[in-house]
Amino acid sequence: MTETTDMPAPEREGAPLKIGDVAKLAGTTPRTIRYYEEIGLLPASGGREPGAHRTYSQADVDRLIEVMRLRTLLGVSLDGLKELVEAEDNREALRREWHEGVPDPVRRREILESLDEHAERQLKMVRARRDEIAVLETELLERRARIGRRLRELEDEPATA
Amino acid sequence: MTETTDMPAPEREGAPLKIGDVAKLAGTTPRTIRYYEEIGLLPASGGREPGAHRTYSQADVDRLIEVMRLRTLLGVSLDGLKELVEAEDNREALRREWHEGVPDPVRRREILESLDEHAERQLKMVRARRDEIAVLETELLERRARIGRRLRELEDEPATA
DNA sequence: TTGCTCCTCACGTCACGTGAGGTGGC
DNA sequence: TTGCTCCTCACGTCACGTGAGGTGGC
Repeated sequence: MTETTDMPAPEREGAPLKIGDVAKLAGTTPRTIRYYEEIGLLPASGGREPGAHRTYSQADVDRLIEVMRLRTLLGVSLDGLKELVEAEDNREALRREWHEGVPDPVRRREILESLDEHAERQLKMVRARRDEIAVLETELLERRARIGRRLRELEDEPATA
Repeated sequence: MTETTDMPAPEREGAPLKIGDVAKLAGTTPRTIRYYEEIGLLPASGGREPGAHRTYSQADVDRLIEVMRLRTLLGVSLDGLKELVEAEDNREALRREWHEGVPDPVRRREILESLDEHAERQLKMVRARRDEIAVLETELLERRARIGRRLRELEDEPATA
């Protein structure tokens, strides 16, 4: 009864994923993934024969999830997302360069500062949203407080005048 | 130099607003307002001759702003918005009934409890969003903290080995 | 009278949804 | 071989944008 190794390939580590797997993991549809590829938001999985199946890695899934999360939480358009994706590409390139080991300390500092600016930009957008949400929450809480006071006033009224 | 009474009518209190005024006040376009009316999201300004101008009140503007805010901040579809709008209609009816003065204390309590439930439902949605945003913010803060540590490590390294 | 905004079609667009008809890998 | 998912058109839809051509109130 213990799960052995004969599970569908994509569930194992490192195996290439098909578009349906990616869609399920990212909570979207194959059509959306194809559309994102069509408009250049996602890279066309390289060197694909016409008609052949698209293949993806777990890293592709992570990127897609991240991009979709930014989209829904920050409410940006797909045009805006393209910029975010370019920034993410740039970020990954910097991270890769960093992990390959850069000897020059000047360059090391440059990489870190670029990464920091990227995080700061995203943080600003997130905080703007956070503040808008907070205002709405405060309004709703005040509304409930007023209603609560009214209810308590009712309690204190004589049952019938 | 003091502003007198000869300003455009809509700027004064209580004057009926035209669709362009409403659009400007709500930060949207006339087309959107017409579309919302078309699909029943906004009421057709009552008893309008075919071809005549639509007129709106400040209350209409407030409602539109509220609805659009919920839409963008909670990311609901227009179908979802219809439900929200119905709930808002219900809420306004209850508030009107309340302010007209209901003598029956049982009914008074019912009204307050309905209003409270309405606010609670909206609060739940708002908090779900708030939490998602908060997770994203935390991730970005941690990312910046890691980068900051790396930068400080760089400071402590010998300038050249 | 001149501008401006308004009106109603109606076609365009963005971000996908949804079959139609066919091929390809466990 | 049978299913299942995959593929590519291609048309449909939702939420508006954008003229086209015309009427109406300060």
